[in-house]
Amino acid sequence: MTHQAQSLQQQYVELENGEEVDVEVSVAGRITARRVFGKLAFFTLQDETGTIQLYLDKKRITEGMSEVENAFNILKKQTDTGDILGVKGTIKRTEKGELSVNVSEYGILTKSLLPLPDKWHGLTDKQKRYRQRYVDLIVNPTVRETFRKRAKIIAAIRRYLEENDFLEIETPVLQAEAGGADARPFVTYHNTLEMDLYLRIATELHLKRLVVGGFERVFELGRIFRNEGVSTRHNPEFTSIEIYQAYADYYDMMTLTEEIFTCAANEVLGSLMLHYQGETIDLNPPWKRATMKQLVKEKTGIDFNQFQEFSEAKQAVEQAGIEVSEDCDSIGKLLYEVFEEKVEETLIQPTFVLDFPQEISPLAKPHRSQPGLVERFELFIAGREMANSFSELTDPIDQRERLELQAAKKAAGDLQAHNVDEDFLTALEYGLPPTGGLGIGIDRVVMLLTDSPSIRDVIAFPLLKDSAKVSEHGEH
RNA sequence: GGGUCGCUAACUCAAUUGGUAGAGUACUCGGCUUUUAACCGAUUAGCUCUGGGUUCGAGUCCCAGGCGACCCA
Repeated sequence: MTHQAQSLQQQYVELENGEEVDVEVSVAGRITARRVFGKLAFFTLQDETGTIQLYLDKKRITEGMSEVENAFNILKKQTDTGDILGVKGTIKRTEKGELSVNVSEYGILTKSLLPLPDKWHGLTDKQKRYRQRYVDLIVNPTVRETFRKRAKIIAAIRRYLEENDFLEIETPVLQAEAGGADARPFVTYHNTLEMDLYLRIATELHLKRLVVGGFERVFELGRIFRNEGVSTRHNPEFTSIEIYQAYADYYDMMTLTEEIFTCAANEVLGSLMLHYQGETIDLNPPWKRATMKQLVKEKTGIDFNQFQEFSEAKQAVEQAGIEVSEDCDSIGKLLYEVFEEKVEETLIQPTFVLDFPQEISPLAKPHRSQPGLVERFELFIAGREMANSFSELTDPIDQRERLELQAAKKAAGDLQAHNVDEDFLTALEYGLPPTGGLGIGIDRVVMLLTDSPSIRDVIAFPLLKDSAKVSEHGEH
C-alpha cells in the first residue's frame, strides 16, 4: 500500500476534470458504496484518513489481471459494501470531478459477511451505536473524529506537563483501602493473598506519598472506578488526571488549569472560542474567580457571612424556597447545597469557584484567612464541574482528626465517607511540603471540546447493562 | 429511586376501530461504460424485546418484566 485517501486527495487537488496521471498507486480500505454498471463500476473506498473513489473499467481490469478470467465480473459479483479491498491503479479525476483510482488490479482482502447499515440514514439507534461501536465507527465519521480528538487532547496535556518538568508515575489500581475521594469503590478479591481489594476511586493519596518522597512535580493520567450510577455525565470507569506540585498553592493551580485547558483547546480546535450544545464559551484566560459565598449571594441573595448558627442559616434558605436535605447539619454543608442547587448550572463561562467549607473537604488545607473554609476551588464550564483543586493539607494531626471524623460517618452508614489510611498519615508525619493538587475529569474535557452531549460519546465502549445476562437471570 | 417516551426485516421506518405484518435501503438474480442516496426489473427477507392475560382474532388492548433514551431527585 503506497497511499492513503486523504494524501491522494491533497496531492491531486489541482488535477483537472477528465485528466489522468500515469503514476501507479495502491490503496486499501473498506467499500462503503457501490455504483455498478455493465462494464464500469464506481466504488467508494474508505480508509482511516478519508475516502477515495475507485474507477473500475472492465477493459482495464481485464488487461491488468489477465490471469484471472472475467476479473471484472468476479469483482461485480463477489464484492459487497463492507468488504476490505486492496487495489492498484493510476490516478484520474473523472468527468464529474471525482478524484479516483483507475484500477488495474484488485484483491478482496477481507470479506464482510454482514451488511452495513442503511447508507442514507446510517446507524442512529444509540443502544446499537454504543454496544456495537465498531459499526458506529465504520459509518459515522464524526465518531472517529471524536476519538481522534480525545487522543490528541490527552497527548497535548501529557506533553504540556512533561515540558514543565512534571513526572508521570503510575500508582496502584488495586488497593487494600480506597481513599482520596467521596465515592463507593468496586470490591474484588485476591485468591492467594485471601484478601479483599478495592479498585481505586482516586490517585490522590499515593501521589502525595510520592511528593513526600521527593518528587516535587508528579501526575498520573489514568482510569479510576466509582461504584455509582450511570448517566450522561457518569460512567463507572472514567479517566482522570491528578497533578501535584510542591511549593505551590491553589492559586498556582488555577494558572496551571488555565494553561492545560487552553493548550488542549488549541490542539484540537485551534481556538479558545468554542460551541458547546448551543452555548458559546470563551476560554481566553484569565477566567472568572469568585468565592462560593459570593456566588451564592449573587444568585439567591443569601449572605452566608451573616450566620452564626446553623438554625438561622437553615431558616433563611428555606424562606428562599430552597429545599434542605435531611442529613444537612452544618452551615458549610448548607452553603454547598445551595451552591449545587442554584449556582452550578448557571456557570457557563469558565469560573473558578473558591473557598469551600471544610466539612466537605477532608484533604484540603484550612484557608489562610477564612475560618471554617479551605483553600479549594472547583472549575465550572458549561454548568459542569471540570476540575477540583486545593492547597493540600500537610498537617498530619489535623489530617488524622478529619479522617477519623470521616470514618465515624462511615461507621454511621455514610457509604461515601473516607477511611483512615494509616500509612498515608505516616507519610504526612515524615513531612509533606506545601503542595498544590489538581484533578481534572478528562472525559468531561473531551465532551466540552468535541461538543458531545453524553459521556458515552467520548468513551469508546461505555458500560451498558448486559441485556442477555439480565434476561437469563430473569427466567430463573 | 420517580416520571415520560421508545423497542416491528441487517439498517431507517410504516401498519386505519383489534382483522392477511409492509416500504425504502442492504442482500441475491438479471440489464446497463461517467456514477456519487446511480437507475430499471425480479426474488428473498420477521420469535413485531420477553412472559402472561382479554378476545373468534393482538404489532395494536390489559398485567408483569427486560433494555434503552430523555427529564427529575
